[in-house]
Amino acid sequence: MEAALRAVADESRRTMLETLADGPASAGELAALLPIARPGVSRHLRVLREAGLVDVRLEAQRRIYSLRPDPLAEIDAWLGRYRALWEQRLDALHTEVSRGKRERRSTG
Amino acid sequence: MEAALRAVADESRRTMLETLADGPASAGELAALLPIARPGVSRHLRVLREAGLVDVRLEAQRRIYSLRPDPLAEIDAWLGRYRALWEQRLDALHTEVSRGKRERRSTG
DNA sequence: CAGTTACGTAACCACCTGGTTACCTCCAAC
DNA sequence: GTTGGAGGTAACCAGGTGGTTACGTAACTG
Repeated sequence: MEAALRAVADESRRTMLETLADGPASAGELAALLPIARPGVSRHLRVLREAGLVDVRLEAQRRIYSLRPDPLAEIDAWLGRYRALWEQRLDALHTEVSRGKRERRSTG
Repeated sequence: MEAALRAVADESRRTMLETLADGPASAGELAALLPIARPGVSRHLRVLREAGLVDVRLEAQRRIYSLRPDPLAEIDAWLGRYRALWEQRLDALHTEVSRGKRERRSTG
């Protein structure tokens, strides 16, 4: 999870993940989103790969990247230890509207 | 949120936060948890302060730190964009389990 | 007032990061 | 087999990070 946290701490990489959340994309498509040169993009993608946040598959000479949310789920689980701390504060504002419309399987 | 993500990407700082989740603690108490010297701890605390993750109050010559979960809630909100991606996977897993997993397949 | 405790800051150093340009391989098209 | 497009790697560099030792400062203690 350490690697995933470091990975998503970078805004360029978060931009990539956000795009990949809408579906797979090639390295070139991801590069087009960013104001940096291709080798920089390549290295960002490597960081995401090594953090387990993306999967690659080859399609002719293109690399198609897709999101792998598992490490994000780990971060979410880590946040779980603190969730009560801000939820009790939110509860003061609006009782139940915020987050848990789907029931929590960890609690139920 | 960027600052908070960078802050929690460090294991020492996560250890501090974990301790503070149980209640306020002095800088010295937090330093005792870590294998590094006090000035290093001081700087970690500064990072946490600047990320808005902790509050300080003075008590005689002690600095009492307490957790401020708001930036963690921001991270949680950011994760919300991706939550469905792993929850649907968990849903599938649950379905398969409740169906009685007649087939064994890789869980990773 | 001098001494101790608690904790921060300053200066320094090694390593990591994130950008660049130059170069390489791989695949498709001709 | 040569060309061109896609994309990764190598080498390099500036700036950030995280540790250290040395020092400064505020508050309690004698």
